[in-house]
Amino acid sequence: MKKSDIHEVYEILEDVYRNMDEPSVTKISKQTRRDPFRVLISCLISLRTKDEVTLAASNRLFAKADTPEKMLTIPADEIAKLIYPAGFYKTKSNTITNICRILLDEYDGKVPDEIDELLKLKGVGRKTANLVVVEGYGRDAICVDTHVHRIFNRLGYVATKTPDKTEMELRKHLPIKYWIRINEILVSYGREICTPVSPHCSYCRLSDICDKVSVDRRR
DNA sequence: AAAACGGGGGC
DNA sequence: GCCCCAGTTTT
Repeated sequence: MKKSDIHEVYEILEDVYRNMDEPSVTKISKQTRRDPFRVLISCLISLRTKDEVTLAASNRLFAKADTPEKMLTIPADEIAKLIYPAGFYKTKSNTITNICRILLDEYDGKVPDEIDELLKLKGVGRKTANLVVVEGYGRDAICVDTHVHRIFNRLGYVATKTPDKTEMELRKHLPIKYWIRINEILVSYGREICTPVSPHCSYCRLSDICDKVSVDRRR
């Protein structure tokens, strides 16, 4: 896939997304969108965890506390119990507590809206920082999670294994007006069509320009 | 028993 | 940039 094809690829994805009954991303993030704190915390929980499990764990936690102040009233080990099935509950609950402490002490209880500030928080990397900005604040950012990266990797748009490289390329070649939607579109596409294992290439509209079309295409 | 799940951090 | 790491659920 040539870099210049990015616009065409976007249009196809946009069209597919428009015709989905209920894009999975809306199910996942319905209450979370535009709430920077929820975006941040559920992202921390999502580490090495399936989306459905992350959603359930996040909701259990948010029912008890949906602000940094409230979160700090819950002992870390109780947070750990609430998010238990997500795995790494010990590490994650400590990370959550630590970050809430910093938010309260240094950021007036608010989640920063700048990538650079978010990255200063231990446990927050590029994916989380970008997601907070784009989902939490509705601002221009490109969030490259495994779904987004996997799709562009298969297309041949990027060769490296690192999502950071994908983000750089998208920032360079994808017009800014598309940045906000590219993540939600590709997350849905990645969950439903370009799945991690046995992707549904037979009805993927990108298969003609994809480097890694699997046998599913001929079924 | 082995694979799948997704991201941060250290080098 | 590449490699390592963590625990639970599903197959």
